[in-house]
Amino acid sequence: MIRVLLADDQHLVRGALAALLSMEPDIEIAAEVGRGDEVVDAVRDKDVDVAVLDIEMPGLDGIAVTAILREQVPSCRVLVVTTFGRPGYLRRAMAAGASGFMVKDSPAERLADAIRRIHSGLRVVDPSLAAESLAAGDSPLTERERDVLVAARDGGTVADIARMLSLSEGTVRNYLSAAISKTRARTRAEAARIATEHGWL
Amino acid sequence: MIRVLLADDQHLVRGALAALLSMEPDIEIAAEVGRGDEVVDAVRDKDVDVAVLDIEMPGLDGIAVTAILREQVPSCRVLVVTTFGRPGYLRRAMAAGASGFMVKDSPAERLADAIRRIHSGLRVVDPSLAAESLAAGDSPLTERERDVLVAARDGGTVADIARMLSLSEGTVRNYLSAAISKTRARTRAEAARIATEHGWL
DNA sequence: ATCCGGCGGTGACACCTGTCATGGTGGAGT
DNA sequence: ACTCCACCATGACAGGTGTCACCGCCGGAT
Repeated sequence: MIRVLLADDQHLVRGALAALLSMEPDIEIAAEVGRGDEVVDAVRDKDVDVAVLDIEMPGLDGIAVTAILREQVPSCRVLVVTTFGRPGYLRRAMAAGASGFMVKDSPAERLADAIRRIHSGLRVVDPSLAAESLAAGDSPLTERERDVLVAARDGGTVADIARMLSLSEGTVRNYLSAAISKTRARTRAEAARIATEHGWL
Repeated sequence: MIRVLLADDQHLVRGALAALLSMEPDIEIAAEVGRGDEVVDAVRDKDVDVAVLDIEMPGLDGIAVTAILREQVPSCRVLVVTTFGRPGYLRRAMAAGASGFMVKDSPAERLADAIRRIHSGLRVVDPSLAAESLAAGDSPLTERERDVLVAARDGGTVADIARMLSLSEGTVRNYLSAAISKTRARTRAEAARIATEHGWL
């Protein structure tokens, strides 16, 4: 029996995935959690073989959880399942040590299959997404440029961002300018949108 | 047997919900679709009792589908199940004729129950969300203000928006100013964010 | 008949933004 | 040591943005 943990903040989706997987004879739901920071303890307590993690979660995001899990419980393999097929997500998930990456609009039958492959030591990656990830390339943004874009995402003014990051307004404008240029956008809002869509934030 | 249709653009989630519901003895999955514009035909063909609709879907959004369904197949009741608990979504869904409204992080056990209640003619609404919906009030935006905010969402300049809507730049600035004022924001980006969070777009 | 509100527009003004030049610091690599 | 680059900052400038006053048109309500 493959012992699986499900981590997804949407209770209904989590329960539905549990129902889907419980129909497989060789898979057993060992644990279900709704927050990223509950995963590691649950994996240890329940002796989990494969952890199925969403990325968008309260507490800790799935990628951070993956990194911690690889370090502290290396026997447990990780499958990241996410709503958004952002190229950067795939890259970061694999870099953090995930064994597989799926988007939520892939066929339902494939989930159990992916879990079996991962459990047997293989890697599972959505092929079309892998191609897109290679084409899109890595994030061109520096850490600070990323910070500024994140702070700009919810629509504050330069002064707000400067206060938020304890920077001078001129510096913020410079970082924004650099980020706009690197994303080939024309406004900060467009830059934030493009960076988000690429999974760079 | 209650004949149910599932409409959700995420294949994996749709399949998982089907698995969840197929465990209920009195519920039968009559159809599954991944696009809004496939719902009405499927409901007619498969003689569906209750349609479970996501809001965010390609083709037609769930609220528009609800309205069409009420008009063309009044015997079929509608349960809207969505990721985002936007107050405006609830209001618009109910106005369009939905019998129920659930967010995807409510407990999984409640879904089958909601379907049964709806099938027996009752209405099902998340209580906490209903309160929030009343508190938030209806959208204060006029149709044009809404259009301009939608066009402004992806970060274009005033000139872009004006071109997109065939308006003068001055007019666009006036609508933006009105929208910013009504949403109590300070920039167009903030206004777009606030309006989106309220489900006004 | 009158009023009201949404729609579309013009023009002006203060202010914010995006860009560029320029400068300094400190860490990483050769 | 030297180069390179990320980081932080200042100042200046053109152009974009948000606000306001004011205009007309139209359709619906009183």
